Amino acid sequence: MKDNAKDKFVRTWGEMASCWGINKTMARIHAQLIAADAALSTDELMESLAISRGNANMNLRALVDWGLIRRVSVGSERREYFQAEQDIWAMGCRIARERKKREIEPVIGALEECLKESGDPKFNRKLAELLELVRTVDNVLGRLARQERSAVMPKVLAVLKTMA
Amino acid sequence: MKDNAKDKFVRTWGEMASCWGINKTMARIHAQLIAADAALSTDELMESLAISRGNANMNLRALVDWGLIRRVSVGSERREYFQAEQDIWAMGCRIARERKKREIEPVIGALEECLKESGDPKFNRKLAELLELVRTVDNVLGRLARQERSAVMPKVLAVLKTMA
DNA sequence: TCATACTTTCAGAATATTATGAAAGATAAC
DNA sequence: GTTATCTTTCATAATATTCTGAAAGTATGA
Repeated sequence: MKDNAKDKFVRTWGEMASCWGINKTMARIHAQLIAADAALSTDELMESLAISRGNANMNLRALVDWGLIRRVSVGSERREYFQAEQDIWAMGCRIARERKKREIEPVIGALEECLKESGDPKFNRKLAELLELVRTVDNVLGRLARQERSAVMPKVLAVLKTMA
Repeated sequence: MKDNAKDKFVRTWGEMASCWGINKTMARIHAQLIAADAALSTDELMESLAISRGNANMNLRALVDWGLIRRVSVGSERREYFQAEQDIWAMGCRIARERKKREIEPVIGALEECLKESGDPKFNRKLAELLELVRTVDNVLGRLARQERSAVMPKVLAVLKTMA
């Protein structure tokens, strides 16, 4: 019997990919690496996920870029291996940080420009409210991203209490 | 001079679409309706965004489905008009609620199944941590989605204080 | 009932995204 | 240097997503 639970996990993570803002194969590689006990090589990933070398390379690079996995050397081998960030909360922080940087910050800049250029007071009010909303999200993500590993959970729990 | 600020806003919102989990045209229609003072008809949107009737219809339906806009009648006219939710924070809550329902909840279910089926203790620990993370996000979104309009901001601000 | 005014559908077209794999580029050991 | 091993690139292919527009559907009222 193959390890169905891990396979199902890889599939699930792949389907949830769009939610994290990454593509499906990238998420499947990530999942495979999270589930693995040891670091895996490109060839191992190519085989287990049935993807081409180019595809594997591209997505591994993107994952490294996001800070979700890292390259590791194994012994004296020439080959590169990859390992997922093992601390799940740190992973969450990474995702928060990247999405803030890639998606939220540019929008704030653009909305600020709109606000500067618009002369219509009604529209300005709407823009200002939108900006407030987006800035708040930005702020929350920014603070999350800066947290130390163990500090996150208690704070989030405290927050939840205040929200009945 | 055309209203450049509004046009820029429509473009910006369209580009940020993937971040909200909706498609570009859907976001542009949404932006147009946010920026508009009055409700707009399908034909007005088709013209100003240069899109086909089918496309407009499809995306308007999706926006209604998300609860981001609603159909309104204007006077005794036969034609339907559309209007964006005017309260920006309510809009944010809607988005939170829909994404929770569409994306987070199914993942929680799937991860729970993985956990049930897996016999590997190491993997189980990782799954449990992931579940905790995803459930926390779910929890936060759920509470946000249930808030009354004016109640959201103070609470979020209070939260931010606790996070230094 | 028919004509009118509008909405919805959906097969096919257009576009955008992702994947392939062979070739070129590295790097290390000899 | 040369060979062997591994990585990266990129033109092309495959796939997935989104859009179009004409035809079919629906409601209204004369």
